[in-house]
Amino acid sequence: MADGPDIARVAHLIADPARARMLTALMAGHALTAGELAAEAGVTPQTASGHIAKMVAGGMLVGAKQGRHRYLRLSGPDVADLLESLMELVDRRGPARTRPGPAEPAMRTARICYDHLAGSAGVALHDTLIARGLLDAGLVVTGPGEAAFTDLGIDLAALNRARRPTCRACLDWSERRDHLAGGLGAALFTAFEDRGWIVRRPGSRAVAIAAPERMSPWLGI
Amino acid sequence: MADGPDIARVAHLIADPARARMLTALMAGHALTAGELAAEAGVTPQTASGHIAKMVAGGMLVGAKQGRHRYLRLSGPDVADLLESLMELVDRRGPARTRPGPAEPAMRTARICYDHLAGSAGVALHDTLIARGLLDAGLVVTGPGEAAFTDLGIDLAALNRARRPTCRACLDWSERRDHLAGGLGAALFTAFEDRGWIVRRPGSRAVAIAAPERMSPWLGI
DNA sequence: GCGATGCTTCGGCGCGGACCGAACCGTCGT
DNA sequence: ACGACGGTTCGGTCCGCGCCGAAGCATCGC
Repeated sequence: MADGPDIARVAHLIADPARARMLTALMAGHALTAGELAAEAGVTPQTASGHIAKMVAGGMLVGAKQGRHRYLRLSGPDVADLLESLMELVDRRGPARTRPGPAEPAMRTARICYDHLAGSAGVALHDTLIARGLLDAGLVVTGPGEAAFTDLGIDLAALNRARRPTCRACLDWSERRDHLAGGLGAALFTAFEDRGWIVRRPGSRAVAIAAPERMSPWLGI
Repeated sequence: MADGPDIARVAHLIADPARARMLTALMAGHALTAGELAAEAGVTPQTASGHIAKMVAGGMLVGAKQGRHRYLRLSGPDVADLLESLMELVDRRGPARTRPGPAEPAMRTARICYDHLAGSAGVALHDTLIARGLLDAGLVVTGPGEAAFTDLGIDLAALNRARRPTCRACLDWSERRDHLAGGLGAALFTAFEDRGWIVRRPGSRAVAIAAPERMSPWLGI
């Protein structure tokens, strides 16, 4: 038999507080060095090194050596999805969970979820795309949508060829409503970021709207 | 700070092999007694009792006392979703994973994933619903779909009012293609089961097609 | 009432693993 | 060449927790 324990092995990798802190830090989508991960987790570099080795062996992290640094990132969107589901479940059922509330208002308005926009801005983007008819109710790209996304420099054909679904709804952690994930979600995020319309706050998953007048047609505000 | 360790707490519940076996057993959608879970996990009743207490406290399981038995089930579809994501990730990246192969052929053709149909039959259902135009490509119920589902005694309005998404694509574990989850996926499964067209194999997640001639319009075979 | 059955609590054993200090290896700067 | 710095490996300590045997409560059947 033994059909089970593999999922336990993966869960075990997330089950340690230090490793969990590293993984949530990597949810910001940036690669981090081993030392930064150690600081993020609040452990010494030796300890962090052991944790990292385990997560790489388990296929959750991939590392790239660059000079004397070693940059690490989540191995793919599926890992990020798993972590997001976990956060969602914790948020809904967590017993003594400290409500995010206004504690981190920046995280409520706009945050990055691995590689796409989340928070209330993410929900606004999702709703506006549908309201403007760029996506239909089932998150399928429409004719006008095709034109608008191509105009942003997004290669829809390439997205459709990829294994990753182009459009995926992702239930938002703070807003408890859908926002847009998937390949298109990621492509839109990088398009906005490349143009400087939104910028990441360093050392956090929060995102700032740098050019509200340019973003307004996309967020409906 | 301390933003992390909550997800570690939940992951820790899945990280133990015995608990993981219990959870996968409950993925069949049936409530099981504490003793059955102990047998499924391969541990003594006392040990199982401790595990169960932890998982109930953690909000993953809910229990209902009935006479001298205690029936336990997953606390909701979100827990099942989390477990399914975990299995998917394990399957894709798992190192020494024993391929399911023809070992359990019944599990390949039709199996239940918490409360809806999966396996190749689940994929066939998904594809046929779209091919017959009951769902569009974005998994939105069409006019003909509304009629057909209502004909099966499914209350679409109620599904749409529910918090749970009506249609959700779930990447299949064995087929690696989408099948239909969400409220409609669950409703279709119970409709087919109530009519006796499909039956669950006792003690397994496998499902048998009892009335192929009735299921054929739904599976396209 | 009685014993049988299902489940839980308690106590104690033993393994796994998280952690750090110290030492070691590579790479970058000067 | 040398030292500084990032990262890893090695040993040893210690706590957590998974496990079971035995005993304690409930509920069912007779």
